[in-house]
Amino acid sequence: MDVGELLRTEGYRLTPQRQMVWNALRAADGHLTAEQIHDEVTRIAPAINLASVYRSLSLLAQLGLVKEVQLGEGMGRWEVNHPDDKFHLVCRVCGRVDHHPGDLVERVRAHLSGEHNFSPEGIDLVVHGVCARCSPAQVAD
Amino acid sequence: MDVGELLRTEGYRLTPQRQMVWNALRAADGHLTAEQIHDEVTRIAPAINLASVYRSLSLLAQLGLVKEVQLGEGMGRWEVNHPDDKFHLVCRVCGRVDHHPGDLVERVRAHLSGEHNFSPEGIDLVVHGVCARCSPAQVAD
DNA sequence: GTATATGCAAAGTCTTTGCATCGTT
DNA sequence: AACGATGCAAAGACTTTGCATATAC
Repeated sequence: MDVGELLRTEGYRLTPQRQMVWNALRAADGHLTAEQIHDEVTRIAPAINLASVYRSLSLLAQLGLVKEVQLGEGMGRWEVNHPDDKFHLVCRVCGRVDHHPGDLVERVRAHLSGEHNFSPEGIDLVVHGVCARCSPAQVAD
Repeated sequence: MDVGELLRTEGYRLTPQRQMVWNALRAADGHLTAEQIHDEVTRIAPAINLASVYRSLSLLAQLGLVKEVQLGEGMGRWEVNHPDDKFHLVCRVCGRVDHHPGDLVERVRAHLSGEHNFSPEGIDLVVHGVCARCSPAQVAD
């Protein structure tokens, strides 16, 4: 995927800021707050303004390249918009966020369009709980 | 459910403000922003402070009576915490939010605890799309 | 060269908090 | 009387916006 080309096709410009926000998100494989993206980018390049990070994220979202996920109270995170809907497992103990690759989201989609006359466009499934490595049964490993 | 009794059991007091926040949420059957709850309460009673609404909601949430759901960007809503997990259908067109009563959430839970060593504690499933009454196929009703 | 994007700072929105006062037990 | 809760206003966190300058094309 060439971001620059896509941007230009839509009449936008490829700036270093946009490139770096995009790169940071891809490198991290998701789950970053706007602030974390800003830190990550600034760690590499001289300086980039937080406002520009927000603007870049909005634009990339509008182009369908990234999306924001609400993992809970004050947990707005940004990630690369993978075509195959995954869902999120948020561990209450270690705070880790994992993508779950199953077909659950697909099944939800099928269930809804089939029976209920609701046309699903976006499905957000967030599960809070305790992950395997933080679960008591696993402590003795 | 007697809120007053539960509050007192836990060492808190039943104040008119708390009572009215609780009543407003029950009457609306959910999906209210803090501001909407405030408006609703103030419409009936002389005056209640927004800060008190937030404090009441936090307390009720702590007691497990209500919970906050993130329906998307800037859409934090409060609702009565029903024991049976429902999920939310948010219509992009009319903005209506419906509870979906199916067993999908239960199935997600079973799926996760069975196969994946992740102990789910809370499952938030939010579906954005177009509801039956806003769907093109239904316009000719 | 020109229109777009950035940086900076200010404003906006939503939520929380400190503190004096009020009300319940 | 004592402790907790409220109201008010100020502060906080996060995000957006106006405007002058810089830059991609």
